[in-house]
Amino acid sequence: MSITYREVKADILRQITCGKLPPGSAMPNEVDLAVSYGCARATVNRAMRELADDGIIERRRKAGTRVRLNPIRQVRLKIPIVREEIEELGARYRYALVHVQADLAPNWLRGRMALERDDRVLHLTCMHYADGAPYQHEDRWINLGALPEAEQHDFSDIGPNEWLVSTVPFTDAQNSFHAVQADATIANYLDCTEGNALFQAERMTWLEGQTITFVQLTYRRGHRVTMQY
Amino acid sequence: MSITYREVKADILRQITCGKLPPGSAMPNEVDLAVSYGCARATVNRAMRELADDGIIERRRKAGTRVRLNPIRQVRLKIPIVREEIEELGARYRYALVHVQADLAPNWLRGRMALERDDRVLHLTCMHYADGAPYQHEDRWINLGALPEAEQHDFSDIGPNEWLVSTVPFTDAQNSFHAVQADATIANYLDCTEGNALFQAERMTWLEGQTITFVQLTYRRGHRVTMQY
DNA sequence: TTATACTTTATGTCTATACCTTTGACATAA
DNA sequence: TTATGTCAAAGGTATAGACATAAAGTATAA
Repeated sequence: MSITYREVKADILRQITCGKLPPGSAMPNEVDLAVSYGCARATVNRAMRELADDGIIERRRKAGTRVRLNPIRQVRLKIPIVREEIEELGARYRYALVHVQADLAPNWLRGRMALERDDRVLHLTCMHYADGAPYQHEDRWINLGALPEAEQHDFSDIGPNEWLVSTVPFTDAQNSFHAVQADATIANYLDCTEGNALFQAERMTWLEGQTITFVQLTYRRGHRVTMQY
Repeated sequence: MSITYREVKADILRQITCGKLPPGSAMPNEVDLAVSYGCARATVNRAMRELADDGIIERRRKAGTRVRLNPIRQVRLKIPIVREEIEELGARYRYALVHVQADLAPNWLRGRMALERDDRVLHLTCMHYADGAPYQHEDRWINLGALPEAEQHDFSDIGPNEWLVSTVPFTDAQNSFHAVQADATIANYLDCTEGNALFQAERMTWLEGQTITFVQLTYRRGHRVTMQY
């Protein structure tokens, strides 16, 4: 068996980490590398493409390939479904629908979701528990103009998140993470003290330009989002 | 010109989003797809490989390819260097070294960094400003056993983060995000009120099994980390 | 001097073919 | 019934060769 693209990739990476290919240095072109590794250019190409994808090297046609000065450090962050997140912790998941109401979108939301004055939204408030203890508070708005069937749907057994991912096949999304201070309401739901620092995720999703949903997910005290690479 | 792997990918994605290929459904095999698109199998393979990589479909040898029931939603999160982060905001960057001290690792850190009883660490405290206003507080420990040259280095002009990325390649890193309440010291540095909720990132990096550095980055009030997909 | 066109070169991608590897399914033996 | 063995299907990857495309560099024209 001949050399694999994984071996080529690993070898190049080793040369970079051990300093043989310092940051900023130009690398041989694909043809030369293929000759020196004794493999086809496509094999080298795949190895190099993945390295470029990982932010380790930088490739430009005609100019060639060089090791990035400041390698782009990037991680893949999996956006989980709460139930799966809790079950992966080995805890029992429980869901509770706190409140549902369909109404005209409030002003602040109209702006964020780019809605018209008379657009209606479904406002849902839910709680997610891990082994009986509050885990996440979900405050969600669904654009009824884009997803009218949401109004008829019964969210008392499965959460809107799970319903949405299985109903609306694929969307664009924007996520953001930040810290908030617990107000009296949230403190009550999440069983913490008013003023506690809580981790909050906000997510807005679109389907072909149309805003589908906006959600604020507030986590229990001490929650961490962890990533490896 | 014949069909590209991008077109194949886009077409398959379109069929998934429009419901023609519902979640859980099996897809034709690569050979058949190649015939129907009138292209080589390698072209279909690349399109499918990327879709699998994006978490849209699931592939298994012999069993074939199917559309994932719950598509894995994932984002790429770029871990920026503070200076670049601030300059991309269009603000002027300023760095200040607050404190440096080399000493034995405190107990709590020994545990986290997996150090021995007599290992020494370099403790650095720095501030990063955007247009003169506090932006990020950096509290960093560098393992002097792994990186003795850090002790001699002068961090008064460039921050340890930038020095590290250009000096030590690393092989593994762990990142985590969470919310903290500002204590009196941090509140002072970040010009906020004690008790305010602040966004904090923690990062630990290793080089071939050896812990290099552990850092806590505390951001100014209201900081958000945003991701698209 | 400056703008434009051309040449060259490295990467990007496709084709067609081949062999490897994994694994579901079925058959067979204990 | 249960463990084990075998086969075949599907994806995984390698190869050689070809052409496409972007862009740095050079030559040429205004």
